[in-house]
Amino acid sequence: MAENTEEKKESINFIHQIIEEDNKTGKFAGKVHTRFPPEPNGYLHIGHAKSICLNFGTAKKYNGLCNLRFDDTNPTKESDEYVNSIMEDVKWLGFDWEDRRYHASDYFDQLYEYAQQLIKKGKAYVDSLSSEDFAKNYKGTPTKAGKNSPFRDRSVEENLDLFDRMRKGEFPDGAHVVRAKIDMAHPNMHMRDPSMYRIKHAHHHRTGDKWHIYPMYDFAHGLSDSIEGITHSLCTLEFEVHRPLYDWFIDELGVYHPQQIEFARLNLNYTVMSKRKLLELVEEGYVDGWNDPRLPTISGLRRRGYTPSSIRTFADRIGVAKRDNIIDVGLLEWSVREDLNKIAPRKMGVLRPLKLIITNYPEDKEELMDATNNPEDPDGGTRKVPFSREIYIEQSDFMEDPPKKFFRMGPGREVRLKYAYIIECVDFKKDPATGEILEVYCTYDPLTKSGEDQTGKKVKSTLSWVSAKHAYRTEVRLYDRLFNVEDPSDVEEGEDWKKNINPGSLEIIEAAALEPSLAQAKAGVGYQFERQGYFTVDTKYSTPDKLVFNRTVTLKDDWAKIQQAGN
RNA sequence: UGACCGAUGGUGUAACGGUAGCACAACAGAUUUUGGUUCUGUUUGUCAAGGUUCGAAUCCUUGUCGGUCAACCA
Repeated sequence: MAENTEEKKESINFIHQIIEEDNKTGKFAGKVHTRFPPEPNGYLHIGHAKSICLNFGTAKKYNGLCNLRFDDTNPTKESDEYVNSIMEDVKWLGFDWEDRRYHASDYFDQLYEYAQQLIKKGKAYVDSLSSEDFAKNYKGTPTKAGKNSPFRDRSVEENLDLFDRMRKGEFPDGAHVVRAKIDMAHPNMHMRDPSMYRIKHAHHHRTGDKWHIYPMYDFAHGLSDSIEGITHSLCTLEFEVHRPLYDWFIDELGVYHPQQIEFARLNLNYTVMSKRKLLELVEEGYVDGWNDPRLPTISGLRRRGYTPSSIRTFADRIGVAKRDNIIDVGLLEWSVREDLNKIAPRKMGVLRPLKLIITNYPEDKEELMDATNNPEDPDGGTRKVPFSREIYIEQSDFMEDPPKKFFRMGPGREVRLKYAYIIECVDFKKDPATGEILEVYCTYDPLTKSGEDQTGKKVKSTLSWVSAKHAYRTEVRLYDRLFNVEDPSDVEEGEDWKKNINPGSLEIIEAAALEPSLAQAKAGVGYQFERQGYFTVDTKYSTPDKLVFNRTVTLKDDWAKIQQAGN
């Protein structure tokens, strides 16, 4: 056998390389078990989608499992609302955690025991310094060593007693904290006696009022991975400096040791991704809720018309590495076009209608034209579209004085109406005051009917159209990027990043003219309005008698590029 | 003046000491009853300086630039 029969070796990311190496050496006995560990304190965004695809995708690729685990260690910020939205989003993206939905709060008893063990070992202590005092006078700075808390050498008995009374709720918030006893001079700030438990008299959305103390993320997270038997804990770069701490807890406790691997988080231009900024946009009303179609949230992308498949493709294309990156939002748009092009039913829709009257077409005549549902799908079939004397075309498809490169309609020009006839422009009506074109008059050539044309006539352009009297007049919403600049957060000291918001990011068209069949459009389906873009039924503002359409993304537009180049 | 991480075309991402490849973008052309799709072609890159080697994007040294870290947040 020739071994070099074009066996293209698949290029794999550095995490999969590590996994394959581990599988070779038997480090985890060939097992791969990952997890997606969100905090239920906000909605998921496209950056989370990268992590979800990585974790679930990796498990699938290596015949392993992936858990969904909520890191719910801060009851004052977390809620079931977020738990539910996160589950909905993960499911919608196409992933399944089966029966492995866990919560860090499931492990609170175990974690409490672990903390007791560390205290008994002399590796943890109860500190009674206030957080401000500790930060200001003991923690030190990255370039300056810290110093020991005066409570650092409390006896094991006293520590255990205090910890127990913390648990029982005997102290007010902030009175004490449990710290790991590591090294106040450590060059890694996270190793300078980090806190493990704090007092919080707060109701937890799952454990109720059972606890008056809650573990810190840094204490809970790595140990939760350990408890779940995670082999490869994939997380973002900023946790790299936390890894020595997670390892310290695990090694001091002598428990199972997962391997943490850090990768660079996703950054997208022309948008913001931080939970804080997203929250600000939502709460201050700059956008229409967490699922505003302009937001990079999963729910926003869903409402906008993005498909799960397109987001998975996107995650695949951007890759996984350790260097900082800013992905061009154009790649996300490419991903959804690529998907929708293959599956979206074609329709005709005129966004900004301009009436066109075919003067030699009988007043009361109507024809049903055969239209292809999807040229990319041989089995897609055809449909009938009504045609009549008065139709709408796109305003931008007519120019009174067209330049040479403009192929569409103009005085004296001939174009084809898709699925119908070749027409010639004989006249037009203009508002003398505004210069606005009001109506266009044409004649048609009956011998050029689509599918029956024997004339051999050639035209440079084909226009989409909608019969005026049959049109489904309804609302269409056009979206543009939410920000005018690539990096909205990059503002001068004291300036508000929200000044970069694009005031034209939402354009509402009250009465577009759509092909009548669109009145029966179904939610969740992406339609292509030919020569315009992909549109989907909005799930928030549509009513049975008035559907509202969202534009997911425009089609690629070479003419727009030519126009721009001309300016 | 601390610790850790990173640096490959415009943007991402491969190449694991042996011809710098792929995707997106851009540009040119072909096809097209969507200025869409598809197809063909083209342009553009190893942060810098030394060193090791027959041979360096890859190994070593130094430098430069960028990121992360000082919550009783995650």
